[in-house]
Amino acid sequence: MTKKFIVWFRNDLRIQDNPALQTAISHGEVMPIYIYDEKIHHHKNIGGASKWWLHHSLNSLNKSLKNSLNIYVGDAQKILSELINKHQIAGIFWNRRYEPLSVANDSKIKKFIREQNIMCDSFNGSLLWEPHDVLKSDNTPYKVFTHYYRKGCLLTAKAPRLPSKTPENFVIFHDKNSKKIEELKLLPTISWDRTMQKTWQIGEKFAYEKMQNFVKTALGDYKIGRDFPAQKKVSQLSPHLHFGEISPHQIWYYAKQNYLEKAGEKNLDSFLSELGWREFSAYLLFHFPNLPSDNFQPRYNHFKWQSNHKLLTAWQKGQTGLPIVDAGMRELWQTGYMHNRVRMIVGSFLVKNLLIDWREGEKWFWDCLVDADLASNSASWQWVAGSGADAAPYFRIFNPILQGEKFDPEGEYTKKFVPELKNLPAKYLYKPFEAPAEVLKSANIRLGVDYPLPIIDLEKSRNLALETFKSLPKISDEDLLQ
DNA sequence: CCTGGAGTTGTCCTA
DNA sequence: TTAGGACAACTCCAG
Repeated sequence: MTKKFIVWFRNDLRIQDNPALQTAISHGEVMPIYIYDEKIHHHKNIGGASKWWLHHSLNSLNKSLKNSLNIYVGDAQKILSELINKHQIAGIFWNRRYEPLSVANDSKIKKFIREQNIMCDSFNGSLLWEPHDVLKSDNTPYKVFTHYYRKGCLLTAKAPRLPSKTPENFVIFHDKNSKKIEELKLLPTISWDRTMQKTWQIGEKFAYEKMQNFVKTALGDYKIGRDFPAQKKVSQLSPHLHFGEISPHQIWYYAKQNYLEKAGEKNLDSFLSELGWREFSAYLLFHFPNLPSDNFQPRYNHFKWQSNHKLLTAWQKGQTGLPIVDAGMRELWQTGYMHNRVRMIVGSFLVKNLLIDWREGEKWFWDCLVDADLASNSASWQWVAGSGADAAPYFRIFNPILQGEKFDPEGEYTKKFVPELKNLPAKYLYKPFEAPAEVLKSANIRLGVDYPLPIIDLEKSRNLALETFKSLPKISDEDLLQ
């Protein structure tokens, strides 16, 4: 009788380039499982948009596994322990996670399993460089991206492993007592997901095709083009990467091998360094576990954030009266995604114009984004706020009018999500409040009725932010106490 | 231990 | 019209 080996799927919902699966196949019969545990998942419940994605991603994986993905709900250690006894499991394999609580939980489980003389091994499935492998010569972690990436990763560390071969046919064990994906109740009860449905094709196969298509049609103009939200020049691979429908290794080598060099190396390098930023975020969270909750730079603990519910709601719903901001927030709400350039604009607006705590932004994104990722989300919000590692300086405050004019000059992106402004000429698109009455009239816009007046005075709020940031103590009390 | 160069994505003012 | 400097100074990191 062949022995059974569990592959515990987590954020690696794919068959290709999956080291844990590959290992199980080489040992014997494969029992693929997914355990849904709301309590410990990613340190907090996953957001609504992520649940929606997870549902479809699990369905896709299940299909690749001949409808034999075994689903369980509850505490992982308890479930694994029951499965070991019930099905005479000879070994358990998984690909590693890097969030601090997941690391702790996984090592506890690994120890527990090995104590019963069951084989248990973990692998690297989701990072090009594992956080514990990249350190400065004094064995402490990097805090500046360029040094981390250029020196730590590219120069000093080993090159990322090559993607593994696609597994051949293998024997799968299905537990008839496992649950159905539907029983996880990940889909919304009211159907807010119609636009999302139209926007995304979920699963390993589509992720791979999207990557191929991106490299072919967009990578050659990535460095400049990625800043224009109306152009399809970003990869949009982030949700696929988060759930592990594709590995960064696959992307890294595919892009390098298939990039046509007519525009020089700069487009390729620019794209690869975005993968580098994903790595850097995971790295920071690994070494600084409080990143999601605490300011990376403690002097920001003295910042007096405004708690204004009305302003926060206007921002969340895309009703700020600043068209590029509203377009971004509505894109997020409708599609579960927002273009990177616009993420910076809305982030800067929340933190530096509304003076609202970056954690509020982090929370909202967490719930709305299909690519919500603990590391990337908290690292990026801290970056925008200026409180993070290697962050934007406090005086870098995006002007939503200029940003709109510069990066969406025709208004194609903005008008798609703010259709009430579709007849407004480009000259006033990003400042309808400055448009003459007759212009507004012929565009069919009554300000304050069809589209809101700005919820804040840009210049005044900018100056207030500059003063507030300037007044932060140079060295925090916490530092002095240490 | 000391030194010096450098640090994702901007805006505004001035000459 | 456009280009360059100020915005602040600090910390990080390599040599």
